[in-house]
Amino acid sequence: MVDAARGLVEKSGPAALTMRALADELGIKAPSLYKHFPDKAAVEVELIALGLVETAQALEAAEERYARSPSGGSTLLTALADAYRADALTHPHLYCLATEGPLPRHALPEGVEERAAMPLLRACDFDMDKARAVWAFAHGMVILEIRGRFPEGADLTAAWRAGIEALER
Amino acid sequence: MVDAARGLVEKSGPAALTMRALADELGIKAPSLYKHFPDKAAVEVELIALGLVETAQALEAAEERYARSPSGGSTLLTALADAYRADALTHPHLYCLATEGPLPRHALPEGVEERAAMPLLRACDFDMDKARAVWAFAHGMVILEIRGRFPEGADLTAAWRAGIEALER
DNA sequence: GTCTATACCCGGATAGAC
DNA sequence: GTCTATCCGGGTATAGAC
Repeated sequence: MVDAARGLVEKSGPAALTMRALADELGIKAPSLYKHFPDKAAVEVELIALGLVETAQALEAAEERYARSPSGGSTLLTALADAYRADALTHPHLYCLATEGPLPRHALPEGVEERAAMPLLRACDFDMDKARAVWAFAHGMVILEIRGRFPEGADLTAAWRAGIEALER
Repeated sequence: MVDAARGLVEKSGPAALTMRALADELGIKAPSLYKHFPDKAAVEVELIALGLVETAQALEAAEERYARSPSGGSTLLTALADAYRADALTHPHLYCLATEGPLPRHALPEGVEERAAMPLLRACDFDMDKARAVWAFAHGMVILEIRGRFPEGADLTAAWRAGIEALER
């Protein structure tokens, strides 16, 4: 059920997530959905949570990979940045749904937000200012890329490198 | 006319900009608007252009102020960052309208996009990677702040400082 | 849990008179 | 350039039968 909603969002963007469309996807009628969710917001909350968890998993995996083999020349922060970018770009619409708009913090499963933040905090030795700066940079890069804001043919990989290298110190 | 639209957006967000609401604001009926604009998208384009120009002006002003008195201890990039943040936060909804969603580049007045980018490019000596990294950082900080994504009571000024100082080198 | 039927609201946009 | 009258589509959500 949430899977279908996720599919809709990923395929056609957050705006395509309507109760009718979701019902169609499931082969049922829209009113039936209200036996499973109180309202549409509840569906969105599920998706936002899902997006956060996936981000967390992507970062945790990168962390672990790096711990096993602190790969040549690269740094942990770079590994996290690469993972963040790759994850976001594999489902840009879900990323937008989960990161744009204010967080429904009270409705989210306990600890998801923190879990998604932990890998970066660890990589920054809990220097909060640094962590927030890196986070803002990464989110900015991703969102500007997704929205097609950078000029045609800009070398974004180089920009990522420049940013992370600078912020690393 | 565009002023009224801007007022609507700033007061209640981009979603509040409807042809009916805009007409109300002007004391006319909705259909009359179509004598002035072909459709709603045209109104939005005007607002996006307006937002970009204002950003450009804010940055240019900061640039000039700095040129006149290269203020004690601070740097040009810091001055631009401060101006960017202040400008965005004085009309957050307009900022979102202008920076979220893909740019209607073809419909925009010639050169606006470039003009908004120039101060930063100059400050970065046209090191494009650096400029893009700074841009992403600044946009990320602003949008995360507007959306209430940072934890309650986070010291964002410190995060700005940390980011800009690092990216400056 | 599913259906049909429907209420309700709101949006963009057009036709045609004045 | 403004109006009235409308069309049309789309959304969320509820009532009540099966």
